[in-house]
Amino acid sequence: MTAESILNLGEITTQNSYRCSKQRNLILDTLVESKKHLNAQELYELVRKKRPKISLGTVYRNLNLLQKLGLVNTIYHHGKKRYDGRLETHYHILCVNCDEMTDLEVDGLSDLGIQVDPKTRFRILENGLIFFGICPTCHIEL
Amino acid sequence: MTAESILNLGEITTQNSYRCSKQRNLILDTLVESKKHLNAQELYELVRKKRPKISLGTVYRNLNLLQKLGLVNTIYHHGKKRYDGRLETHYHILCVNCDEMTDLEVDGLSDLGIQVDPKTRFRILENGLIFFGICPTCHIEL
DNA sequence: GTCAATGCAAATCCTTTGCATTCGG
DNA sequence: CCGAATGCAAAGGATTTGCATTGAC
Repeated sequence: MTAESILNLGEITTQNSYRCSKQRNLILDTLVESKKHLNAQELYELVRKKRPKISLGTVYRNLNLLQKLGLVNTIYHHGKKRYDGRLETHYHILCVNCDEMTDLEVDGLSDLGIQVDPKTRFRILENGLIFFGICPTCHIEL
Repeated sequence: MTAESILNLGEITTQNSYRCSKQRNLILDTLVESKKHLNAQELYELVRKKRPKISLGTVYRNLNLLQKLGLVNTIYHHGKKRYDGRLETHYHILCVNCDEMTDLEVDGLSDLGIQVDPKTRFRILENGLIFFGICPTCHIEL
């Protein structure tokens, strides 16, 4: 998995005349492997364990570039950016109790655009859908 | 409509032992009448036309309170807060060309929670759905 | 060698907050 | 009158940016 993403990043950066720096590589790898929705600060703290001299600015700059290259997705959590290294279409749920954001696997929502399209004169490109609810863990605790 | 919202605000603030100040009133009224999704700065500039001494801090403080009282909704636009004085359930579309956010009237989406619920162990409370597309005006221009 | 990327710190943008004063009920 | 709300300015948090130096190709 690590090797894959390194390969992937190398190709894509070269194609776009960017470079595949150690930092950029590490940032992407760490995000993907975390399987979480980290903000820049959290990712910075993880990455720093392997490369203590890295700066927060570098993390921000790289996340912006990786987003532009389509290698990570940005999601907002209370108006703050978080990053998602998972690229397949999926949705998120925010637990209103513990505030954790989790991936949600749902079929049959990919035609949302189709549902909407005929009713408006908008050309729908994609949708951002976030659910608010109570996660299984908090169910039990409440 | 103005009278309505004043009445409404008066009742609700009293019930919650808040007060119905001239500023609070004006802020709510101006937002509702604009029928737009304004950010605090934009609303501040509108409100200042009628009450030049009002401060931006007051606009922020009141928007937060009005949100808590359920009289306005907060929506995020590129991670920044915008406020919506329309309270009925509706969705928004963000035009990726002109960046305008517009209300979207769609039936048959209110059962989104029901679609999702059986597939997960989450208890869905509500959803935040935003569409990204191209608005009729930009269609023509492109 | 060239130009992109880094580390660092300062700057920016949006939003919140502290405080003395004013106003609503 | 009492406590909530205001205006003002300063502070706060997240993100971006300028610049000299380093590193990738």
